[in-house]
Amino acid sequence: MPEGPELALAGRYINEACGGLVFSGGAERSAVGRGPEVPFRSEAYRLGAAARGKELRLRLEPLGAGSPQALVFRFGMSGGFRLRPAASPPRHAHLRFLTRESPPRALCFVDARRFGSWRLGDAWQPGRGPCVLSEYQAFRENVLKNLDDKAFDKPICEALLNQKYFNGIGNYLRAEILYRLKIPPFEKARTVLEALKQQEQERRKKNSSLPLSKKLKRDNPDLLELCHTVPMEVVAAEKNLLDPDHADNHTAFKNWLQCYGVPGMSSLRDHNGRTIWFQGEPGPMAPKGQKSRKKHAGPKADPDAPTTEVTTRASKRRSRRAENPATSAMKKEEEEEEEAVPDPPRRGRARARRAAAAAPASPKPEAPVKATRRRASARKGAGAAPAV
DNA sequence: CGTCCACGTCTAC
DNA sequence: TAGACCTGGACGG
Repeated sequence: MPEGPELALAGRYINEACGGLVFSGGAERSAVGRGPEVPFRSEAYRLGAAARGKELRLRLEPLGAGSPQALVFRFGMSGGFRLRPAASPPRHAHLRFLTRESPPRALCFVDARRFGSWRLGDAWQPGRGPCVLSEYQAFRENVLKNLDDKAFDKPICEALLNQKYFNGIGNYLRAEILYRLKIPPFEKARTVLEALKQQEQERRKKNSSLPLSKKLKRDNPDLLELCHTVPMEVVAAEKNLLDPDHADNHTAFKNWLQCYGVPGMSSLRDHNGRTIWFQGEPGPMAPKGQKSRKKHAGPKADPDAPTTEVTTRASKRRSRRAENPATSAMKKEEEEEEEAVPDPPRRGRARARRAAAAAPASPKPEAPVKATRRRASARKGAGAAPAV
């Protein structure tokens, strides 16, 4: 679950779970990890982490002599850290740091899809802006001082994924943030942000003549504030357990979502092919010729008797939550498909069909399948060794 | 069994 | 503005 909050939580997890541990040896890399070998070795060292947006920096600090080493990770779609017994590491562990404990444990960078990576050194990726979580003021100023950037010519929902300005915002956060203000996702970014800037200036004037007690309360948070507070909510909601993949966190997270993937909400593909979830009007810059779909309550989540007819209208998980009283959330139903325009320019449909994918059945999922190694047998499947 | 979908970047017609 | 890069879970036949 890697957007800003998950990176922040990973950093906290590492510091809390590993802060008191002593590590030893080198960093063991899997054959297929998307990152370089780590030129570091120490009989006794500590680990410390810090997150910034969608990056996480790990520092390896020798207790005795030796130079420290820093690494900067990106999680891609599926990356994360786990502290596990070294003898039974998770599948897809691509980098491991071993503790000096008697049965040793390993802090593992785990990443099933391998879109994540790491680099040597402590430099953040140039071009990524300040973190929406940990550098709120700098983040806000960076946006408001650069509204002439063509990045803000785009719809607000697309601008929100631009890590030069919104480092840490990802696909679920953009939906949740826009939903809180009911901003149409395809409203032009600059329009939204100029208005916000204007309000800010008016507010400043007034505030200067107000008692301090009135200044402090932000009762109508603007979009940029929500870019900070909404991800902070996720950090708070998932703070439980020192185990990133325990079920409670997942449940808390699903419960927390108000819009992203929630039954009754609408969705569209944006101009980059990413799904944006929203409620209400899509806004003026919405892609043409696309049907905005509404999510029905899924067949799962329906613990009814086998015989019953469907009727599973009501949204499941968000059963309670007295949200959106005003708007007619989901009224008649039936009017699902909700088209927008005919669709003569019916192109772009293609969802990238995997053509390649040689190796119909590679014996070792983790092995560098590389060349056209076709085997007609060897059904590997699960249970494989983690291949580190 | 198969198809579609996924919390993110990258680079190449 | 399409793919490419990957694995795996959900769901359908």
